Amino acid sequence: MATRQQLVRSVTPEVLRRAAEIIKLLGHPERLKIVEVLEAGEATVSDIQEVVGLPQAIVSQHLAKMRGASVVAARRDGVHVYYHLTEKKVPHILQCIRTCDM
Amino acid sequence: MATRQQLVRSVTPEVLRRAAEIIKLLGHPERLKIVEVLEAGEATVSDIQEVVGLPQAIVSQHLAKMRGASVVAARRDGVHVYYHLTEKKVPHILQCIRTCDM
DNA sequence: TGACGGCATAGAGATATAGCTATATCATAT
DNA sequence: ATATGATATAGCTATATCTCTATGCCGTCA
Repeated sequence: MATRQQLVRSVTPEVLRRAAEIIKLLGHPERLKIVEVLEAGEATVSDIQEVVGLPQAIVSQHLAKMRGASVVAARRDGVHVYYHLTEKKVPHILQCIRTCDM
Repeated sequence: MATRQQLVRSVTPEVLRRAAEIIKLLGHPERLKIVEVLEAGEATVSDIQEVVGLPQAIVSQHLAKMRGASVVAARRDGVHVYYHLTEKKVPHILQCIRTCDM
C-alpha cells in the first residue's frame, strides 16, 4: 500500500516553490483583476488602470511585482508600454476560478 | 466591438475576492504541500507534520488559517483531529499546477 | 485523579507587503 | 530645448505574515 509520502510526491519541491510564487501573486483581488484583463490580450498600463480603477502608481507597482516573477512581461511601443501574460499556468488557473462552482 | 471592460466581466467582484482569498492561502510552499497531502485524503496533524517536516505548532497554525477561510475543515476522533479539504477549487488548482508545463 | 499524548493558541520579534505621495524617467511633439 | 503625457520608482507608514517558544486545552488511560 502506498504511503502518504508517496502519494504526494507528484510535484517536485522546485515546481512547488514556483507554483506557490505564481499563486501568491494572484492571491490579491486587484492583481487577479489585472491578469484577467491581460488574459483578454495585451494592454497598456493606462488601459489596465481604467478597467481596475486604481491610481497609476499602484497599477505600475503590481505589474512590477509580476514582472519580477516573470508572470507578465512588457514591451514598449513609443509612449506606451504593453503588458502581456508570460506564465502558462495563469490562464489555466483563471479558468479554474471561473468554472469551479463555489 | 466588445470593450475591454466587457471582456473581463466574466467574474463578479465577490467571486474574485473569494478566489483571491483561497489562492492567497495556497501561495505558500508549506501550505501548498499541506493541501497536497489532504488531496490524498483525510490526515491528522501529526500525519501532515511527518510529511512536510515542520514543527507541530507551525502546521497547526497553517491549518488554522485555512480553517478560517473554510479551505479545510476538521473533525475530532478521540485523540486525533482529522483534516480534509472543503473548497472544491483547490483540487482543480492543484491539477493546474501539476499538468500545465512550466 | 494524575499523567501523558495530540493539538491549539498566545505573545514576541523579524520580515514582507500594501498603498500613499512625490518625483524620476522616457518618448514624442512643438 | 522644453513641455507634455505615459510609465516607473523611491521613500514612507501602516499593517500583515512568518516563525519560534511557551503554554494551555482536551481526550485517554492507568
